[in-house]
Amino acid sequence: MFQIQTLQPTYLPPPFHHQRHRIHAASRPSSTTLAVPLSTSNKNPSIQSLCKKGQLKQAIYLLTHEENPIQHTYELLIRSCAQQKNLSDAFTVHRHLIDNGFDEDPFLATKLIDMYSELDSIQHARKVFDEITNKTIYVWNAIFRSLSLSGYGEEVLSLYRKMNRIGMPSDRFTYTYALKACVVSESRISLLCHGKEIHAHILRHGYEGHVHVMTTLVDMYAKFGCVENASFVFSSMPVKNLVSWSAMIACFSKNGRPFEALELFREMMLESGDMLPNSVTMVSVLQACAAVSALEQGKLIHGYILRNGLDNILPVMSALVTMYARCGDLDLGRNVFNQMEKRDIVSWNSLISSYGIHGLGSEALAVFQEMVQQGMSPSPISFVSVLGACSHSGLVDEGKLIFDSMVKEHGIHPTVEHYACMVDLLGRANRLDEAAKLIADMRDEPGPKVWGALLGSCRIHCNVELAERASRRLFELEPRNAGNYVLLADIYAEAKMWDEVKRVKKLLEARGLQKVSGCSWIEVRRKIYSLKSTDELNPQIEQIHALLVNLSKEMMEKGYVPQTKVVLYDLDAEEKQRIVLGHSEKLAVAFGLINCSKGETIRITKNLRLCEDCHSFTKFISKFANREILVRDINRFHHFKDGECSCRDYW
DNA sequence: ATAGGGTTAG
Repeated sequence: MFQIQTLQPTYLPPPFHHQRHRIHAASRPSSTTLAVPLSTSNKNPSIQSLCKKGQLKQAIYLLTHEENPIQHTYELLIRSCAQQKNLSDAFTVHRHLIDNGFDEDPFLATKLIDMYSELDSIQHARKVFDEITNKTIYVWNAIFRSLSLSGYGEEVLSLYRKMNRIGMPSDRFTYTYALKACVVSESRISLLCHGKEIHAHILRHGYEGHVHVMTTLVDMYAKFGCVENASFVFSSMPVKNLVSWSAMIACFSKNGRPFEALELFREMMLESGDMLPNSVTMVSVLQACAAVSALEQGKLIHGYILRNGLDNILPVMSALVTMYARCGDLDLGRNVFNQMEKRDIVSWNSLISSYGIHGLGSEALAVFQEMVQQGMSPSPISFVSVLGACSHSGLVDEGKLIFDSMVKEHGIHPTVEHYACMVDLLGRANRLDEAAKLIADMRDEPGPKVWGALLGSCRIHCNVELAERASRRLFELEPRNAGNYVLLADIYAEAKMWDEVKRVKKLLEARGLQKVSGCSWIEVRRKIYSLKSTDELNPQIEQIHALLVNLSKEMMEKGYVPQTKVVLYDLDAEEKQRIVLGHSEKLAVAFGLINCSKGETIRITKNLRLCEDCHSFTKFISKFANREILVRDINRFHHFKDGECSCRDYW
């Protein structure tokens, strides 16, 4: 897997004109240095100044005429080669250094390792490391750093074990690099157990108070999704700084726990007045606001960003665009995008997917075209965004054209994720056979995302046969994802195959899994209220239920028919009606009607896909109560107005 | 003697 290559002969520098004796730097007679004091002091500054000016070739020319190059000269040249990204010059300097007896200089070895690493030539870095006998801790750490940056996590860990075996003590840097190595590995096996082992070493050697080491540890657990471990380490830290807090906030944000991210941010602002959040902190906080649709909180953060001059930082601005769009305010997101002085691919992708989740497929396509016209090369994520947008708006032919253009026009090979988008696009449009054929024709192994997209489409169009095929694969690939079992049970329930429903439910129980319960939430005056169908905590719950019962009665007179096929129990019609009326989204609608002022759009977010009954119920309400209602489900937005929904019943 | 580290957008 990891191979060390020797120097490529084509890159080898030509032989030197003046072959010199190999003299060890330390054993060089001092008289030699004294004999040419002028030449040394004249030439060294000039090599130095040439390096500074970026005139590497001239500097190397001077080097070949240099009588007594010193360590510092090589240091400057090495740095210059790295900056100029010039590998063949790097070889020249390296060779020269060896010929002058500096090949056992550990200081220069670390510099060489760093240089080769920056030149994307990890094999040569490794060769320097292997060949130096005097491996100081700096040399070890340098190769760890380089290997980690190139993604060779396992190689780092194997060297780390070797280092421990030979009794070379680690220092604080070793620990941070070794921890990083656990999360950068390209192989699919989890190196979490190694991370835990290093955690133990850190404690054993008394680094539990070291803020850098401990923050890296928090981040290591965060990257593995071990939120509890990360949180435990974080709270055990005697000293925390802004980076530690930011790492923990990012941990909550990235692992689907946005409320805790926001809570920790609040705590940070309260506890430590001297710590001012920076752009990195802001990005994680904005993601959390986006996840929970905390529009008002997001606006406050936006204000902070403007006041503190963070509004020229691209990651912050892209996160703002996404935050506004995901909080339901596409226009504010567009404004932020328009005001950006510079845009990178991520900014464009943010805008494209913003249009996508609002169901504005043609607009997303237009932005994509505009971006390409401006000379910006689309990234793989651009295609995920634009294909997703096509999917939500049913733009099947447009999506297929884009998919074909990936390789043909942009040289980007579709990944499993892109196939998942296409399966979703075709499947939603009830072209399930085409979707199945696309999967069959895939060169890579279709992963859970692809089969999941197919199963989701089978749910929409109630295709039992294909659903069974998809779920069989899914149960193998991700046996612990409860959502797949529920989808299959839904499909059986709709087909009234009650025995099969029972069988799937038993399977779910046998594996110790639970259906994710529906939850909806709504922001009222900067506070977020979440509602669950089983929730008796809301003080207004009786008022809410009463309102819903009345509304449904009145609406049924006007033609609303409860869609009870989503209920997974074989119950009588009335019981089923009672169950669907308790869905969390309807509770949130009622809560919004009670607590939001007239004319204000009611904005609701929920953790699952909108069920058909809630969809038709909310359409009715929007007309009946003359209210605009904006609902974000797990996939997209539904904008209800005058009895219609922006998704045109295609979701 | 010298040198090096942790959090970030779709």
